[in-house]
Amino acid sequence: MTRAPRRDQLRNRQRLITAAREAFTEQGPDIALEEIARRAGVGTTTLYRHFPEKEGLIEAVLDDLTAAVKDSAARAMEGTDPVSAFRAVFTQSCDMSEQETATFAQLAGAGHRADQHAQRLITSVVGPATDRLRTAGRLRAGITAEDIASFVRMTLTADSDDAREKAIHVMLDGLVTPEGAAVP
Amino acid sequence: MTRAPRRDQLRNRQRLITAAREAFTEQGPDIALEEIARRAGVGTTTLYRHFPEKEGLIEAVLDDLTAAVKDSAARAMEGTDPVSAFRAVFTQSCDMSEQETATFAQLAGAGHRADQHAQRLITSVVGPATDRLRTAGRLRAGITAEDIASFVRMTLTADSDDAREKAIHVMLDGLVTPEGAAVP
DNA sequence: CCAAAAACGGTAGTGTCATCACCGTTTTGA
DNA sequence: TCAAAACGGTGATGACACTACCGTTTTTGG
Repeated sequence: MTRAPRRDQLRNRQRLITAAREAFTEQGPDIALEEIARRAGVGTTTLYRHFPEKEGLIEAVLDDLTAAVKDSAARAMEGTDPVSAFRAVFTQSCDMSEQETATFAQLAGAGHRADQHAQRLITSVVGPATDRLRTAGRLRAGITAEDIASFVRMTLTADSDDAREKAIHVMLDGLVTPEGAAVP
Repeated sequence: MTRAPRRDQLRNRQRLITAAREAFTEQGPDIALEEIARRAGVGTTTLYRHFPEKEGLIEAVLDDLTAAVKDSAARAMEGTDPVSAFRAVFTQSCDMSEQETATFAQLAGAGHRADQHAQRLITSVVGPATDRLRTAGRLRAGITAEDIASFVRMTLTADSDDAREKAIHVMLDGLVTPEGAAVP
């Protein structure tokens, strides 16, 4: 029988994630953990108790950044045809708010573990829409949900919003096959 | 009137770049500079004399990695139609040998300066083929050489060769317009 | 309300790394 | 040959991630 987690623990964890998210956004992933603890108003010891490795904190921030997109993706799935749903989910996944995109890309590139974690997160976001598009016979042959996730992550590394926008259009055009095409 | 650069200087510089390239490939960009100097058979002081900042060494390795691709791209431009030339250059740029790709991607993500440098390098590789494709009226509207470079760099961050391969095909399909299409 | 459990937070320390500062020694171009 | 230019070893500095203690505060279950 394990006790319920203490409130201050939960509160501090959330404060740390929020502070880290802001800190990463402003200064990039190389910001010192001590600074993050200060911003969160907790001691460094507490930070390390919650996240024994920096990578863990990065993953938590990645989760946090993804949560909003995940919700809007789920909403975009309701009551629309597979093609529109897919286009919406794909676009929204690539187009988190400007700063979030940069933060996500920076963090996703900050170590193998974070990288794979980001991949899993995005896959969970775009997976359903992708499967539905495939079932409808409108997905380009040989493309998996993991591929789509990989594509989304690629667009996040674009060096400008402009380039990302264009990449999204190019990829969408290549991914959604015209109605009535052959399905292997 | 400046003297000609000394031979040992040039030799050591090349040794450092080669050693760094190998070291980065094996261990990633976080490898210690001392280790790179050891591999190159020079003192750390010499390393710092040539590259006062690690970022500078990374840029030099990036140059080194790009050189080969640049040559083969130039060769691919000769005596072919614009469409084939573009496809070849684009594919080759994305498809440096497996390890090189990983190294390039890692280094390109290792700091703003290196990032921008990589962008410039790739632009110089794909620029001519892109311009030629546009002149032939077969490039998707609104796409610049910088966009293409950005796309290439995106594909380098794919998490698998498989995903990269697919991304290349998807993008090529979206970038090269069918013969006789309208050109804005 | 009241302990015991669980968290907290400050301080000091370790190991790694980039980068600098000297400085005597070797190499090289003119 | 010889001075300029490079070299390379050594020690120092400052960040930073991460650890180890340990006394103090908060919280929870009874």
